[in-house]
Amino acid sequence: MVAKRTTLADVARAAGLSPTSASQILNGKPNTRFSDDTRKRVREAASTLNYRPNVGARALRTDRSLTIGFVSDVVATTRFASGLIRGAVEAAQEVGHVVLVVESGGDPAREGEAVAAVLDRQVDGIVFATMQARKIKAPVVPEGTRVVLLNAISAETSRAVLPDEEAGGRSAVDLLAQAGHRDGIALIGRNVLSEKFPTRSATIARRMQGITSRLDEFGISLAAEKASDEWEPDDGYRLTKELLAESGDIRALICMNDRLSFGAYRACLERGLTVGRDISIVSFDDDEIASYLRPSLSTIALPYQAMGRRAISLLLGDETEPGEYLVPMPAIERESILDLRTNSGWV
Amino acid sequence: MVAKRTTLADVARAAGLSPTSASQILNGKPNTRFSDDTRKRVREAASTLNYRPNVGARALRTDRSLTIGFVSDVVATTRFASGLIRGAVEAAQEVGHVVLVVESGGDPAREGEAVAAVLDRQVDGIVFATMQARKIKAPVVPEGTRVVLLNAISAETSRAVLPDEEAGGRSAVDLLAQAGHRDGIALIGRNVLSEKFPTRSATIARRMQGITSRLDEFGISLAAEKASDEWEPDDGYRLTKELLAESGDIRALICMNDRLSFGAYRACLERGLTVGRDISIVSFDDDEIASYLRPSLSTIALPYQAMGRRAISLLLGDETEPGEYLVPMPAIERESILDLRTNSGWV
DNA sequence: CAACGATGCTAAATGCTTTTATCACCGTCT
DNA sequence: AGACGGTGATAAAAGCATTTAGCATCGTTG
Repeated sequence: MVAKRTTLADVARAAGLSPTSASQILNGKPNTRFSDDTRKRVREAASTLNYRPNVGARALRTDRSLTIGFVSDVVATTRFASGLIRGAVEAAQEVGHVVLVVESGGDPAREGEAVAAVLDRQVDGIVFATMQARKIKAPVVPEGTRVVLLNAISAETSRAVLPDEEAGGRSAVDLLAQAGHRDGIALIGRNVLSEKFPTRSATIARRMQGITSRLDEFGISLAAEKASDEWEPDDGYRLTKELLAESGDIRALICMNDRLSFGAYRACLERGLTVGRDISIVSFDDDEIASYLRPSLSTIALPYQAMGRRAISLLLGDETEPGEYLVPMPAIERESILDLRTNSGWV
Repeated sequence: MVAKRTTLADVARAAGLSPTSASQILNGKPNTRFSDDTRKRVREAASTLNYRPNVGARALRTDRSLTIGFVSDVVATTRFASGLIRGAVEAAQEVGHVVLVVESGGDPAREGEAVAAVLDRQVDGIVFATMQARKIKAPVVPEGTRVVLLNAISAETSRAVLPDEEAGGRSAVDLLAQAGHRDGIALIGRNVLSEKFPTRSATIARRMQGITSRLDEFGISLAAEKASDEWEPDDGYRLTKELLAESGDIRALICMNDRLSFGAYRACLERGLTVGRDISIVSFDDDEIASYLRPSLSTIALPYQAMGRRAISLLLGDETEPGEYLVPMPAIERESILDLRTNSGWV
């Protein structure tokens, strides 16, 4: 025989009261008058019986389910962007909420289905996340539904959480400049397509913008630039290899992401160049591999977890201003940058 | 003015019927008698009004919420094991369910809270996942709650989904044997602690067992063995470096995971050994880095996604036999193994 | 023609909680 | 004595869907 869950009625009975009273007391309803003794009795009954309200029943009445829908396109559960979910789950739990995770596979039909599925469960709000920060058509939801875009932007007015890529781009340059780099700086992975089309990436253009404007401020001009629309390790290898063959005195590389850097390490090595001593590398993302490489890779992190948290605080908080909410990209200083002034590089 | 959701009553009204009838028709209740015309009218009304049942209200009556609780210890949302969630979410959605993701941080108190939180939402069952396949004290849940352990085992009788590590261990050896390796095989990362204590790892001993028994069957004895309780890249580097310095003719490495392999690559390189030509490496996990390495790493994959799927099919299906449900570990053949018979290695 | 069995449908209860409106009682004031 | 205000509580409805038990109506059968 399965023990049934304690209900509010059980508590009321145990305390010799009506469910109404029990409800009002447990919820701390203002403007009610109960004797201290009564209040105490109810609370004690609730605690001994281990009462927990049925969230579904409550939601039926109050329209608040303490539940948030997290709907992502392809792969927010992918290792790349799983920090988004992680941050959201953590932040939600801290304020007594719970997260319903749904994936649409990027397919608009399934997206509609996903949205409906969470709405059916009376969620208090929906976070729409994409893995590649992209411009999306915000899914249609009933008027009045709270929505936050995570790692995505849309044409419709709404709130969107994004990494502060422009500042991140500037930070990357700062890391190099701080270490005394002024000449012989090359850029690996300039991405013309993505810079043009926000449906591919909402952020790459800004990263680029941050880099170039900061370089300008320092009066630095790039010694070389290698373009690529793909950013896999092999691309980094190929581009860096070409670069080192063509250009004379390259002292530092700005790689557009860590996977490119991974390939760049190999190309440098083959050429007899030790990263962190003969050549500096700064990069973006703080991917898993960044800490595995030797020397470990200095990189501007994509703050996925913080972004996930921010999306929740935005969804549940009272900042209702539509627009972009930027999350800083921390500079992770490791060992891949040679300090030209002290000349203390990697050993 | 916010448009209210369509309710069953709305549908009934539109079809000129009672909610009772509408419910029975839409749910295809057997042993009811309605005219074809009536059925049609209800279905049409439901579809034009875009009716979707309120899952909470329904759960109140039926105790089925089409929702599954996924509670994990520290980090099932971590990139390492995020495949577990991904598989679960996918499989759940395919059968019309949705997944509630909660984390306990490994703290027993928070674990209780996490379980309660999903129970409050009347989930149809709970998946308990851990990142490191470990032996755990299965959390207490009310009798009658369906539970599946994912990547974990416990003393209590219940169902547990695990990777088939023993077969995986055998596969690793097979990959080497197939390529003609018989001598000069070394093992990197033997883990004495974890083999002894299932609270640290439920699976490492089995992986080891698979490796040794298969080696035995081939009559192969290990040329060397390096132990370590940590399996990070630096450990792989250090162990391999030592190994190569000490032992004479090492032709193949079995690394206990891909991060060790990563370090091993570096050690080989430094020693002037080209992986896939001068020395073979086989490994475990199929981590992100396995495909980035050059030559790419042949490895026995941890089938996280398939395991997540399996947990759901177990939770919702009717295999109620307690015990372990093993998921095969696919051998991912890449380029890190030299075929001694054709001598066609990596170029 | 009365009884009966199909046929087609519905009222009301149920699940659990919150909310609104109201009630009984007591003491005090005029 | 009657009105009044305060105190401490509750009945009933509402929120949405499902389930149980039963009600009309109609054609058939003996």
